[in-house]
Amino acid sequence: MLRPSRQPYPHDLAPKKHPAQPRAKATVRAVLDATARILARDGYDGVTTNHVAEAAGVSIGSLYEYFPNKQSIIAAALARELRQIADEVKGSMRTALALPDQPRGGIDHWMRGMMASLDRRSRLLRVAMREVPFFWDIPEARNLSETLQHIAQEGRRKSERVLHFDDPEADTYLLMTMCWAAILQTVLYRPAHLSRERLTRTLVDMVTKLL
Amino acid sequence: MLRPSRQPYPHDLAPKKHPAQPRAKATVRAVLDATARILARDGYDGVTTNHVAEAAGVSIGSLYEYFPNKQSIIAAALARELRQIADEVKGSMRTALALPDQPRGGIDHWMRGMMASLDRRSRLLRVAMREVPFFWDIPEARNLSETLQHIAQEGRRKSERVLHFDDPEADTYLLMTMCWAAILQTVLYRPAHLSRERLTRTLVDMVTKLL
DNA sequence: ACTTAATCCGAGCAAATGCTCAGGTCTACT
DNA sequence: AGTAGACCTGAGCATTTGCTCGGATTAAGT
Repeated sequence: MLRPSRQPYPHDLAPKKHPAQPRAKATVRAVLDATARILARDGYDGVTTNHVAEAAGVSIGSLYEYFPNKQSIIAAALARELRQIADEVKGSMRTALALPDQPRGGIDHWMRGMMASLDRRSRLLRVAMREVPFFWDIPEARNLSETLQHIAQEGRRKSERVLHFDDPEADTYLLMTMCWAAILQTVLYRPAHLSRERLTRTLVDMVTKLL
Repeated sequence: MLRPSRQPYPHDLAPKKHPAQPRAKATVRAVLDATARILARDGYDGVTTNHVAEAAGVSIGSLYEYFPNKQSIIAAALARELRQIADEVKGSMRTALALPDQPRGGIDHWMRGMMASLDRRSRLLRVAMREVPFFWDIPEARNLSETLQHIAQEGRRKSERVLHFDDPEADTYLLMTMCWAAILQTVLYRPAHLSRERLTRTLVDMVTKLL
């Protein structure tokens, strides 16, 4: 495989040029769609530029009109998906806070919202997090973690609940991390022993008990 | 890059031949050492067979005397490390159960043991879990998860504690998963906000409170 | 109509990399 | 000493793949 440099990962993940005309926008969209599809189906090494171009129905030359290299194509495809997840998670937090039966009902609603959002993209996310070497260099990936933290902190303040330990901020961070990790674990890696429903209920129980 | 088949990942991760003579054992050891070193330093794509052979001080031909392909070399190197981690974690569980001040003291000791074991290999593990596509096809990787579960279940029984929810088995699984995930998160991905010590204490607090 | 820029095309180059193979060297055993 | 087999060597093949580049085509502006 041709590597552009000796550096392990390129920091050149940004697109190259903005598509101006509608024709060009359609091209870029087709490329990102194809990339996401191939990535989910064939894994990281299954993504070759020629293959992507063919699947998108455009020529190789067109890819490199808008992206400086292969990594930036994959990064753009993932970034788009991650932005959607962040929006969906924010949305379910908003409705969760408006619910009666706080905090239990809110937590329940939010958990299910997050799981649904991840579940819809489980194959893609699994590959992204397990195989894409520069995944955490994608700004949207870092953002998602931060966003989750912000939402959690905000939720804690609004619901006027505190964990029963020392530092509410650190406790919330940790609890959020743990919940997120548990959800990822079950949604992405599908353990045989534990059903989705059972996980959700237990998780809600735990968090409620700790609040 | 030459891929042996269209299948996403090879199940051909097993070594090919056992080294019989001491000279050969040294060769294999040198190969595994070099592989782990390069993997940790340069990432998955930095591992090339020629490079590994050179770094190990043996010729390419010798690699393929004992391993059928590149993946099996990486798998063997990681398997060796994972076996050590499993042993260390088991060890710290044994001493943890012998401690006074249960369950708090035991949990504290065990947590610290796990973190130390992971910390010693953090770079390698980070690459392994983030980039190696067949990581979870390595039997030792699956085993480690199972081992953790077994140890946790055993610890729960021995300490005669139960979580306060429905099904002790599922609750323990979930709690173990969450703790493990939180530890991995902090050891491997080094969040700036939260110190190692603070995480450990809070984690022990939480688990103690839930028991 | 003319110009300029945006967009698209795709054959093919340059480089990397997994792995083979024909033959050499060392060890164990009779 | 002789032999079988374990072990090692490394030049080079076969293949893959990221990406360039010269030029065609289409759209926008005047």
